[in-house]
Amino acid sequence: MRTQETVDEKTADRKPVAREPYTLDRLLDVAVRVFTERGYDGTSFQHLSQASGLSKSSIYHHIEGKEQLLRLGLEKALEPLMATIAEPEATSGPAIDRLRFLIRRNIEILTERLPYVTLLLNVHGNTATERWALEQRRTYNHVVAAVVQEAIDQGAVRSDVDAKTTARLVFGMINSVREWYRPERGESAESTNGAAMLADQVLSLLLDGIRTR
Amino acid sequence: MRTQETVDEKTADRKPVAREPYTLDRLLDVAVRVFTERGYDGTSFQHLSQASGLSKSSIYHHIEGKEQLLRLGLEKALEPLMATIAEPEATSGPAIDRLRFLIRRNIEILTERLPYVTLLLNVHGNTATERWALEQRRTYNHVVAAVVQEAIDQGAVRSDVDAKTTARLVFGMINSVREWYRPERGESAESTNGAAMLADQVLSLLLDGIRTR
DNA sequence: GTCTATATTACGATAGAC
DNA sequence: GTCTATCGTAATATAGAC
Repeated sequence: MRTQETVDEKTADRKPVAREPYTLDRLLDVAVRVFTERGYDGTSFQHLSQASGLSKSSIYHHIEGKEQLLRLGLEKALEPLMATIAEPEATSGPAIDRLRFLIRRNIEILTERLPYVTLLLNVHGNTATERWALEQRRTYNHVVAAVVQEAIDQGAVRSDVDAKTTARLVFGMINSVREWYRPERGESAESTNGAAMLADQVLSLLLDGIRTR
Repeated sequence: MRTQETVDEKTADRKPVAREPYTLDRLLDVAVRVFTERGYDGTSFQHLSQASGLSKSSIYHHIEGKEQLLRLGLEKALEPLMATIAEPEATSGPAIDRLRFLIRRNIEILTERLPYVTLLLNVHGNTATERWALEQRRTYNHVVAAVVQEAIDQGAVRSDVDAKTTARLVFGMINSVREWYRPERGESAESTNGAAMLADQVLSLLLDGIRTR
């Protein structure tokens, strides 16, 4: 019997390591979590070092600089959001159905990618990367407002509040979910019962209001 | 005729100054505006120096440090908010009326003190001052959620969404106003037509939903 | 009340050993 | 891939002249 500690057969002959080495993706997860907690500007390499267990200089082995971590994090949020407004359910059919789809999909993305979307929504515009993200958000918001306008024109949404204001308030409520929603224990992107129920409730409140009828 | 340039009679005999000297309050206004644009952590004394026209060291004549500016700014937002939940309209009468009052008053404060409330809502909790502000907000939110619960118990608000979630979503929508609302030109704390109309619209959407009936 | 000059520390980033 | 040591700069803050 070997005196060596038990190891996976497939890694038995490899040099044992104290901890799984970092990949860019794993480091990104740690970084975005800290960015979300402390804000991007409030996060230093020392914070990232403490949170990851890596030294400051080791982090540079994986990335070019702090702003790259920000960009990669923002992309993880913007990619599914921008894809949403191009999907068939968002571009054809009655406007109220398209709006329902956009709202539901937005809540899904928010809950599935909470830290990334939170990062996106807290961006200030101090760096070129942040201004790029704000530009993307502006495009997204413009599409949403247009769908609300169509829903008003088709008589499905109230006309006493203008489309832009309604769109801003609707997605303002949705995006505020980031401030308190936390995934249930054991809930992953595959099992999203809590998130689906939340989406139903938000959609219902938005469409019909909080008052009893 | 005097060769001196025309000046207000009441200041004619005073030593003329190139620019009105700063008071703590005026400096605070400038600082909070920059904090709101760049984020507190993203704002350096150099930024404050550029925005105020004062040198970095001159700023220290008025304040003890950057965190004091943050605290004073947060107080300007928290003072009226915390006063609201103690007012008679918030503590007696049908719960739905109290909720209406809280919502309307919150929007009023948000629009009247936009930079200060924005600062408050973007706080991360990195410093002791920020954690104090978060504690105050928690107290406020707790009161609001209790009023929503009473409104549900009294049958005025839907019972299919729990009170805490409803309260969070309602005030999430309200607070999102900070991200796009800008006072109209010439609109001050005394003339708030745009803000009053906005409050009506938000209240109406929240109570009855965006859908036509 | 404001300034220039400077102290001191923290930050983002790099060099080079293992 | 990770580390220690270090660089250059920008940050907060202070000293002292006017």
